[in-house]
Amino acid sequence: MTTHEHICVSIVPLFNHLNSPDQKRIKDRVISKKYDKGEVIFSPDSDDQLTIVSRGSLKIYRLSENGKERFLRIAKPGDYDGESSLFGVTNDNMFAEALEKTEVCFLRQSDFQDLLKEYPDLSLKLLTMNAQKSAQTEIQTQLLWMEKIEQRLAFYLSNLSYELDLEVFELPMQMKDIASYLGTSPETLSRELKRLERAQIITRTRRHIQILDMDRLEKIIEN
Amino acid sequence: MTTHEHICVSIVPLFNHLNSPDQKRIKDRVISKKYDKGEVIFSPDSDDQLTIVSRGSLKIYRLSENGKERFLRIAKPGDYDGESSLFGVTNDNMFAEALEKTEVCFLRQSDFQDLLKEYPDLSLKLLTMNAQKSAQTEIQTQLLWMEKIEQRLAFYLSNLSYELDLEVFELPMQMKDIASYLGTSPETLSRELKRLERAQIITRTRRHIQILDMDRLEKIIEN
DNA sequence: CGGATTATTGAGTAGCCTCAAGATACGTGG
DNA sequence: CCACGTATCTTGAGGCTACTCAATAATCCG
Repeated sequence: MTTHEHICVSIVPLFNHLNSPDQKRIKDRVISKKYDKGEVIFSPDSDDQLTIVSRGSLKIYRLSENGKERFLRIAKPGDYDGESSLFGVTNDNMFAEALEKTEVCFLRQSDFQDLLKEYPDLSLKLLTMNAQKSAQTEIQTQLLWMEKIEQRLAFYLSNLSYELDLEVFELPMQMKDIASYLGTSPETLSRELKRLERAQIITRTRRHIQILDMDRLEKIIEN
Repeated sequence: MTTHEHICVSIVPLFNHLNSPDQKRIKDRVISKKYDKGEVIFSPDSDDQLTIVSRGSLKIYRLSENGKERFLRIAKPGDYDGESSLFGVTNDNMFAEALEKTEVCFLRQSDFQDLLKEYPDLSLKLLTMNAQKSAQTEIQTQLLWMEKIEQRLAFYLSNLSYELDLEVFELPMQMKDIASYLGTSPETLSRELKRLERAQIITRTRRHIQILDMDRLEKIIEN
């Protein structure tokens, strides 16, 4: 079954700007694998390789010193990870787990290095994508700098609304994962959401959120 | 005075691997400036440009929502910043300030873009340096995930010691900056240091630190 | 040497975590 | 498709960490 490898290379922003013969050369070096929900795609023990999501989604997280799961982000089709190990940075303690049936492509470190030399444009593309990725990381770091959980939640909701360009939306993950992402406990998250509801800043039914008063929500961010 | 521009390009890891004629071409596009202690080198209002430190040092920081200064890192000769704006990521709220008499080189965004196309090796070098830089960011993010300040401090000291390969060293910045870097207040930092001293894990005289018991220090990190 | 910044120490308080128990939702198999 | 078991979410109570404010001590720097 080489068809999956084809899909992978042609789908992914990192490669899809190349012409067909060039894509073909890359396909030859790529390995495609399928995972079921809950399976671990990579861990610190895994070999260093570039991991690209072609279908489904991954949860990327770390385990903190005391063993707690620290949610980092969700990787969707086209997203990748593991490129930093190419450049001498060890993947200290990153984990990836399938959130659903997911298809992933792997590219060996050395193969990837060869490709970068062969296709200089690839470097530029990678630089661009890295910049975007670190902008994402940036947002999470900004979250952590906020000492009050109320602020973090307001920032998170405001960001979601901005990205989706909607004032009504569904939370993209479970409360416990959002809590982990915000660096807090599910209990506190639950309470803070209640507080925003009581203050008539949002309404919520399960994961369904409506922002009633964006102005006040953004005032909370500024403390 | 074009001599400074020469120094800048030949000193900096990003360019110093190029041969002389190539370096010459870059020199022509580079602008060098000197700053005194306390002067602001760039702010969110500045034009997007690559900023390279050739002499002295910069303090890179953000202002948080509530107006507090959030220390990010010190940039030493050879370090650079502002490359992400090249790739569509806006430099939302980064500031740089000279910590001493400092010399800095600027390279316009468009010029840099041209250079990257002319010298593909530059992209690879930049990818490598970016990876190192994000490893640094990584360490700070790891810090912020630790909820106890005691843990953060232990991690910070342990890291310093590891990087310097010494158990006796000088803290590289003022207490207030360390506090900001660790995401805490100077008061708490002072108290936590005292605590480590009383527990005979470290000794301290001013900025001079000696680690007495690395084992216990690292146990603190794990909570 | 003297003014200004930075560091320490103390006291009081607010926010958030933990633990525990109950309620709700999810998903799996009969 | 419904029922049951399990995981997730909510709500409450209590305790502790680290923040703020304030005052003194120590340092830096011209």
